Amino acid sequence: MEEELFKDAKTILIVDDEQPIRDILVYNLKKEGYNTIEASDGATAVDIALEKKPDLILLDIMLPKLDGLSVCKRVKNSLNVPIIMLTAKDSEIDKILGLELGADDYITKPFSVRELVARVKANLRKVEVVSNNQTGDKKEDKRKESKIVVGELELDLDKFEVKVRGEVIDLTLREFEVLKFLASQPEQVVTRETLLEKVWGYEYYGDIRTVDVTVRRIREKIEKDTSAPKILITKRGVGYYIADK
Amino acid sequence: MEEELFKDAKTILIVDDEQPIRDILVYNLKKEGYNTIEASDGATAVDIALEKKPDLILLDIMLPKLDGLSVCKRVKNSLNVPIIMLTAKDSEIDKILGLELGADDYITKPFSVRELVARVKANLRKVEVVSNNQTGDKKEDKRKESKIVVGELELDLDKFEVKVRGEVIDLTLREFEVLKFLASQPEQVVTRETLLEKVWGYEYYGDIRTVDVTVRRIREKIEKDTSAPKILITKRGVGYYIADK
DNA sequence: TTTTATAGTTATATTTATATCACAAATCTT
DNA sequence: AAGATTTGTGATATAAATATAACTATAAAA
Repeated sequence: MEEELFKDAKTILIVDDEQPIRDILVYNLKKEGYNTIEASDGATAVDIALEKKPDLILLDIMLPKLDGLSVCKRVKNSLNVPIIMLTAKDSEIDKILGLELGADDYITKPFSVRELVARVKANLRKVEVVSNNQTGDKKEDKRKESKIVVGELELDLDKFEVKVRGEVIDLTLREFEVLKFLASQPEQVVTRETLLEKVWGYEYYGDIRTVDVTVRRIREKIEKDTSAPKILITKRGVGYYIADK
Repeated sequence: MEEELFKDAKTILIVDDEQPIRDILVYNLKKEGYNTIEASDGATAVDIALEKKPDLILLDIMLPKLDGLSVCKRVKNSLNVPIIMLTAKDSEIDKILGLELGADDYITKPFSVRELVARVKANLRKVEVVSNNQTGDKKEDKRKESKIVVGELELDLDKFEVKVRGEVIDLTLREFEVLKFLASQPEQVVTRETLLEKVWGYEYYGDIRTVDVTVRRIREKIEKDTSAPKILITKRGVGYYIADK
């Protein structure tokens, strides 16, 4: 890989388990004049990062061996390198922001190459600026709403806990995420496709009926009468929504 | 989500010399609501692409007359259309990326149909994102008009809900779409043919009187006196329209 | 390891929407 | 007014969408 490292070019470490994605990133970043190194799993990524000390890291969250969040934490622990997280699901964004990982930026898939390159440049620039003026960059307020209350529903996003009519209900993670997505925009009808993309992730190629089944399981837990749902409602021909009252 | 508002379907050009493969692709993409055109050799593919300007191209590498790589290059030269390369061998991947073809994505055979469809969607979406950002990278500019108000009618496009004189009316999806189409251009008389094309879809071969029946069912729900409609009016010999009042 | 929980898939049942048709009513033409 | 044309209406068969149940694979826990 050492064959054509440009002299002054910045080096970017690309971490993703999917070869096509890596290829596209490599191709486009090279075209922009950057050097690239690749890793396809989390453990390797940490090793390479510590050894090669890249100028920036593009880091997918879903990784074999060691997930992106852990990689981020470990690397940030010993290196001061900008990290841009790549994520396919909305629910992962919360993790990036919620846990204090120190990730500098994130970008959701599918991303346009143009946008990604722009972010890379911006983050590299930030480093230069910071190293020039040591004024501790003001931390952005990443406090997010930690509770959602809609009608008889009450979601505690920190505790991953749901209450219906005051009573604690035990949902699985997947069920919780679906309910959360719907409850965060009550009365808004959401298609199965949107749910698949936002909750399961755009890289998920599963059956769309999976959504129905998950909805049914949620209903069994939160509705009094499953055959006449009052909270999680079907909009026939479109999708599902949470009733406001 | 926006997947099939008024069915202005995207067109996909499928280029492969093997008929069975084309058939499978056509069948599945049609099922997803896309239009398809086919080409079985490279030279034809270029011609068709330039003439029909498809929204996306699925392009096999191994082709008679003109190979996929050359097709890609030529098309990209004059059109800004996403191209997904289909390849049977890993070794071909290098070619796709190595040459400056500008292919957007590739997928190796044998591929799952689900995955391919998902890739198609993702790549089409990417285009939309980019063309939205073309302006000035406005954040949530996609806030579309979510309400239509005409006279006593009130359509909430997010909730798929209709109110008449303040009261919520329960419409089926088909009824809602007809009403929405009419209400989005009040006082404008719309022919049955136009409604069939825009709401039912241009590929619909059904009876034109179907429109009448749907209109009638809408009237039953929104008009005080069905025999003297005040909202959804018939223009005899032409079609229907929504009175502005 | 065995056991248990979770999630995805598939097949079938059930519910709901809607296209079509036949005829009635209204409107237009001459 | 008679006939022709267009639109309205009710019934019904069919198609489509959704719910449900059962099964399977996989991951997590014990």
